[in-house]
Amino acid sequence: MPNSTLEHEAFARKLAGSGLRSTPQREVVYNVLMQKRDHPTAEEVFTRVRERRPGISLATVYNCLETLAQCGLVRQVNLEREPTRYCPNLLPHAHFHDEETGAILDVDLPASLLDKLKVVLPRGYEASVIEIAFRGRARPPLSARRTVQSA
Amino acid sequence: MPNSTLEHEAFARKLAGSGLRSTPQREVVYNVLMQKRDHPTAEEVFTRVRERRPGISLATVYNCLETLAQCGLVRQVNLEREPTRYCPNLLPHAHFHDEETGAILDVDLPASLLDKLKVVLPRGYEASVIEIAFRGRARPPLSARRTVQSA
DNA sequence: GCAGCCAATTGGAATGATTCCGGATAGCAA
DNA sequence: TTGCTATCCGGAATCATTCCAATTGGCTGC
Repeated sequence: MPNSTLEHEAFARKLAGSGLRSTPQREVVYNVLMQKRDHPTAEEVFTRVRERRPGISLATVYNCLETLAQCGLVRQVNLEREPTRYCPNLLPHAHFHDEETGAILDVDLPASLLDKLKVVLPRGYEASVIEIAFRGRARPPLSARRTVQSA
Repeated sequence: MPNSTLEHEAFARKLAGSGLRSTPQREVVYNVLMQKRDHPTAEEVFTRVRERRPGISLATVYNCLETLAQCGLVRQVNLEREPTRYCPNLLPHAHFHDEETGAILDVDLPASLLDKLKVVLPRGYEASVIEIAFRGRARPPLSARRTVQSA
């Protein structure tokens, strides 16, 4: 099962790789992100985490998210001027931002496309990160709709 | 000469096209952006504009920038969590963000590449805007360097 | 040319996401 | 245990940006 939640062990190892500790708070924050991968904001993560760990503070949630981003377990997603969102999908992907609903969709990027992208950079410019965001409307085909149409 | 500053006339016409007026403040803000196309922040635009128009307020600069973005004369550029920057380059292009210097470089995007990008979207998703940002280091080849190397 | 009207401008206050700070805790090491 | 450092915490501070209410400016029709 790809992209499944890391075991405690693997989680701790990943953090240790950056000289960081695994803590209950960090683990809960990570699990919350993995459970509902809808690109929540820090505030949203906070309310979800509090259900499992009522004592946790917002500052800690920010710290944990920052820490997880540092060691590469999650990705920060900045769209427009909106609050930062968090994404545990580590595969190379772009984001589609639905202007109507605000929903964010991960869009897989083939390696071939990434290669073509790097080529547009002038000589001497080397990118360690490429961020791609689409903005527009989603008009899913009928076959993909789950909602019942009014008769 | 492509991309040259618009004449008052053309400037006013472009604004009028969105039902907006040309005002001295808007014109100065626009001219400042055209004169030094280094992706300044609103605050930077403010200090530059004040040299020509000491009375202008920061609120007005924000308003003007917003207005110019609305009618398509400039583009807002959001990188990471930094303050919004403004760019009068209307051709389709990406941005390269130098991690060391903070400098931002416009990178032209061939239409063919944009076509390939749109293809990665699932059926029913239509993007009106595609934003691409590279982050990394610039290591210009010697032949392109202007600074004198120490002997 | 003048009254009326709406857009634009302005300074200052408010907002809101995020960071900072100083002290309390907790887990590991000796 | 004692100490040491990383982590956590609540609250204050930051800072880009937006909001607001009041003024100004520029047309439109008379």
